[in-house]
Amino acid sequence: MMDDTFKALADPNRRKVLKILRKKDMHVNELLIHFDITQASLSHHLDVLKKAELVVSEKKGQYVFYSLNTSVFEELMRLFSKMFVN
Amino acid sequence: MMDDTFKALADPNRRKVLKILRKKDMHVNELLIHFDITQASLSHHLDVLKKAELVVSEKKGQYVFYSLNTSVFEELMRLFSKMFVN
DNA sequence: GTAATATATAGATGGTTATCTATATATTAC
DNA sequence: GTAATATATAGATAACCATCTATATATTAC
Repeated sequence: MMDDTFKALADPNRRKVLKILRKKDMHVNELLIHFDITQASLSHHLDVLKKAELVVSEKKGQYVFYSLNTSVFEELMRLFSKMFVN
Repeated sequence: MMDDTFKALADPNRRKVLKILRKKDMHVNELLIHFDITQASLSHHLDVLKKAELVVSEKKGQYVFYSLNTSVFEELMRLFSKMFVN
C-alpha cells in the first residue's frame, strides 16, 4: 500500500539499503558492514522494506539474501503519478 | 534536503495537500474543507511542505495562497535518481 | 549433539511527530 | 477603532518509530 512505501522511504538507512542492493544482492551481515547500527536494527529496517515490497528475501542455507524488488522503479513511478493524477 | 522531502511525503495528509494543489492554488481555509483536522494541524503540515520546498505560499490580502512548487516533479525525479545512482 | 554463526524477535527507551486547544497576529469591513 | 475573519504559533499529549540489549531459532561444522 502507498502509505507503507512512503514511510519506508522516509528513513535514510532504508534508502541506503536500497541504494546498496541496487549494485548486488547481499545477505544481512554483508549489508551490515555498511551501517553503524546493530544487526537487530538492520533486521528491523529490512522488515519494513519487505512489507513495503521494495525488497524481497530468499534464504540460501544459513544466509538470507535480500534483493531489490525488480519492479521497484516502476512501483515508485506508479506511486508518484498516482499521487498527482486525478 | 533529501531527508526533509521524503519525510514530508511520508504523511498521507500532506500527500493529499499536494494532490489538491495540483488542480489549483488555494488559501488555507479553502484547503481545510477537504480535511478532517483542525486549522492548526493543517497549518503545521503546510509548514512542513514549505520547508521541504514542495509548496510555496504567497499572501494576498487577508489570505495566504499555497501552490505547488513548479519544479516539484523534477525535484522528485531528481531525488529518486539520486537515490539509486552511484 | 555441541559449538559457532546467521538472522529474527521481544521488550525497553528516548526522540520525533501529528494532533489538539488556546492564543497571537494580521487584515478587512463597518 | 471594534468586530469579524484568516492564518500562525505555543504548549500539551499521545502515538509512533529507530534504536538498543537480550534472547530465540535455524543452519552448518566438527
